[in-house]
Amino acid sequence: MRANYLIVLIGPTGVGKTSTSLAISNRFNAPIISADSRQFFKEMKIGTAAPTPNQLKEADHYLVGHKSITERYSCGMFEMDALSILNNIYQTNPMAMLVGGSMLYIDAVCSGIDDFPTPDAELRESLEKQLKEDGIEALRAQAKLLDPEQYNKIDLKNPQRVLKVVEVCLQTGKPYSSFLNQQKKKRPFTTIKVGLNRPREELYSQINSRVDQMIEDGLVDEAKKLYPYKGSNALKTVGYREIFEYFDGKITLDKAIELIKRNSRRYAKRQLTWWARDNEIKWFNPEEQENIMEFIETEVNKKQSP
RNA sequence: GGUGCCAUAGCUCAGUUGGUAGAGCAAAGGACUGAAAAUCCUUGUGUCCGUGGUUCGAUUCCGCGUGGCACCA
Repeated sequence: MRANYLIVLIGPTGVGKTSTSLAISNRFNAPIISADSRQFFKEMKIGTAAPTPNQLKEADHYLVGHKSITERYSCGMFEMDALSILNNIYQTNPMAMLVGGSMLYIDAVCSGIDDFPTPDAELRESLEKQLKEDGIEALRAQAKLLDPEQYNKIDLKNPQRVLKVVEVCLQTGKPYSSFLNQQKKKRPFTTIKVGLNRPREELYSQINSRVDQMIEDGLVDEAKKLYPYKGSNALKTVGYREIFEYFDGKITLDKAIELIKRNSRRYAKRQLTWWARDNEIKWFNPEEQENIMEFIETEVNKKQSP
């Protein structure tokens, strides 16, 4: 049986994944699947630094702008979409690439994620209301009752975590922990993980100037069109939230820009924290393109002839 | 040129009636199973401008120097 490969290209926001991905794609004839939880949405092009039409022409791309912000999308759905696309690609081509910055989504494709029911919108809403009115204490008490095992594991100060446990328990009648299986899923492909990073200072100044570029490219106009949907999950995102605050008169535009920069920097830091524990990743500076190519080639050869 | 004010964390500043110092922001570290560009936790990083003096002891008081700001010429 022929081996299939998935080149996984990751790195913090603004490090330069897109251009590196095009080079790798061309070199190894590997179609690109985006793993960017905000570039999925077709209305959010500028604020997510989505690949331009020209860049999209340079290689085959999947899962970029394939959803609307009015639709609900989750990392479980992404896992299924990505796997089915990969399955198609591997019919004719042993190489594919996963590129993005959404940590959980990438892990879902590489090692799988346990099956949870899709959340019920009404239940979510009522739990959110409860959280707002009665505070996190009330939800905590429910979580403790419904799933004591999970209650002991989660961060009790984090409302999203507590709410999720209660939600799953109420929706299914079974404890949240019963859905956890902790096992890595078997995948019909070998992953080659390439991480991109640069010195922190350099990364930050790149992030800052990319935000300025977004403003120049018309982020404010893009956000204006999306303002009516500002409650949607997709738009709870760096780059849009801050502009919405400006529209609401809460802050000045300059302040909004400053906050977008800061929040992007913090996001980059969170990404790096997540990946720090993944020792399958081989890290490179994006400038060392030839080294990256060599590394991928070696890995392919190594894994082909054990 | 003269007079006055200021000089403390990356930034804006507080403070020590003389016993080597603390806020906000920025930043750093961490967690993470369908909201994940989300959500949450932890942390003060310092030649207190330089130099001489007084003092057991000076970032603090005094002199001088340097830099900045303001006003007067």
